[in-house]
Amino acid sequence: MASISSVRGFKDILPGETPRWHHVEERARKVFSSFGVNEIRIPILEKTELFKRGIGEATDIVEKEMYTFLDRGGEYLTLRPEATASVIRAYLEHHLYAEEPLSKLYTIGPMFRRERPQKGRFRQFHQINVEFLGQDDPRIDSELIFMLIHLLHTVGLTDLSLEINSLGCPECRPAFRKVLTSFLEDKANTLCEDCRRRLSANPLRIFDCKQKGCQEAITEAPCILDHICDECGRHFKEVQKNLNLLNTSFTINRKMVRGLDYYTRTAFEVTTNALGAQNAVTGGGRYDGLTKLLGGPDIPGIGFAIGVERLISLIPEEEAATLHPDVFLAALGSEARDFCYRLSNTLRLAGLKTEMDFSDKSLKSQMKRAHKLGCRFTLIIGEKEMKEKKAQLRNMEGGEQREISLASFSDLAACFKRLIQSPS
RNA sequence: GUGGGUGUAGCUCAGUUGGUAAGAGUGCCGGGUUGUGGCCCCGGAGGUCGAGGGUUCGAAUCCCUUCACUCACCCCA
Repeated sequence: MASISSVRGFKDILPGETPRWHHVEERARKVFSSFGVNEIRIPILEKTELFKRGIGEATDIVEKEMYTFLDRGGEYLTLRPEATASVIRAYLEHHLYAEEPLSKLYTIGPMFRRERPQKGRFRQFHQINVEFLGQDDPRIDSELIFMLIHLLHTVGLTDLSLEINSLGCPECRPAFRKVLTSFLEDKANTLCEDCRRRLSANPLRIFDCKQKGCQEAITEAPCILDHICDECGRHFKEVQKNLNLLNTSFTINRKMVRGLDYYTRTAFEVTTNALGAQNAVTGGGRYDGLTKLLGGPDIPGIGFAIGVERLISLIPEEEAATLHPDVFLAALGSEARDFCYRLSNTLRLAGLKTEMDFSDKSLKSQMKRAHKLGCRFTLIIGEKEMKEKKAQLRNMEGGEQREISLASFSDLAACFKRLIQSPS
């Protein structure tokens, strides 16, 4: 029988990697609690309609990357390709906007997009999502970005660059779009095939294209920053002022546009050069029209998504500590093994990380095992020790060994706790 | 969806113009110490050379097909 492998683009997170995941998630939760951001847990499956409306019918995600299927009830369901639409859905469905003027929410979990996998891109990947809903004060934007940068520093990242831009609003973007389209139409023959298609579908996206001809066409193209309305311009200036106030350095990337339809005004991205072609660790922006689009009242919002796999691949090795057992019990003879079997599980109840070997192996091989596991102490109990109610306690770091009395289990647990806490 | 690269031991890889080369290192198990880890030495287990077909007296090696992995494009976290 051929063995079954995992689904393409779906990765196992192995025991050697989970400490890094814990590290990231724990730090994130701690930072969020300082900033008053509360966790919300949302389903992985939603009605397909939610993403079609929320993300945009014409986006690549909706057009060709969603895992969608027909449920037995005759309804189309989709494995979520992103979290924001779901969070907004929950926010509206449970009327959270009626409870507080500002809801600060985070969620951590898997997303699904059926893309071709490559470095830093998977079909199931994980995101840390944060959404601030209820207000459009530019101080909200800057605080969210400030928190994001703080979080990235906290998990150990350096050498990041923050880029921001403003994408305008429904008042000013359509006008800019016309200006841009008419400018690019003259250069259509220098654009790549994809961008010629974008010309009518979503001309802003041409800014993202890496093709030479398109890049050249874009360098002289009008910038959205020069065409946003006064209100958007003031908002963007305030965001910058506040970032400076919070000592958060940034660069303005006049060509940054984001791929999802719902973004308005502030857009931002954090990139690194250590990730290959998929260099965005995190990205986000304001989406003031989204709640209305999803059938709710008109409530402004802003959020970001961190790619956890990409983030973890950037964490320095030493940040992810591995867990070594405190003590290994090496038993010789069946009587000693029974004794150690009871003792090991008693010590564990007392909170000591304890290991032993059940097979009838030589002391030498048990010692090797203890060493391999990185145990700090080994307690050696053989037939002789059982008779004399004593045991050999060996410190695996220095190798010194002494005899201790096999008193009650609780005494032993207390003894080990003292030893473990003492500096080596 | 499109292109490039790679598939040999658990892992990292070597295999000379097709001709006793199925190999190394590492890891695993055991021994050198009848009850003591690390360093060293010795031994052992482990592979239908991704799969299928073809050429040939003979294929890990050449050809075709297929699958997987990987990188890049598209797009995004």
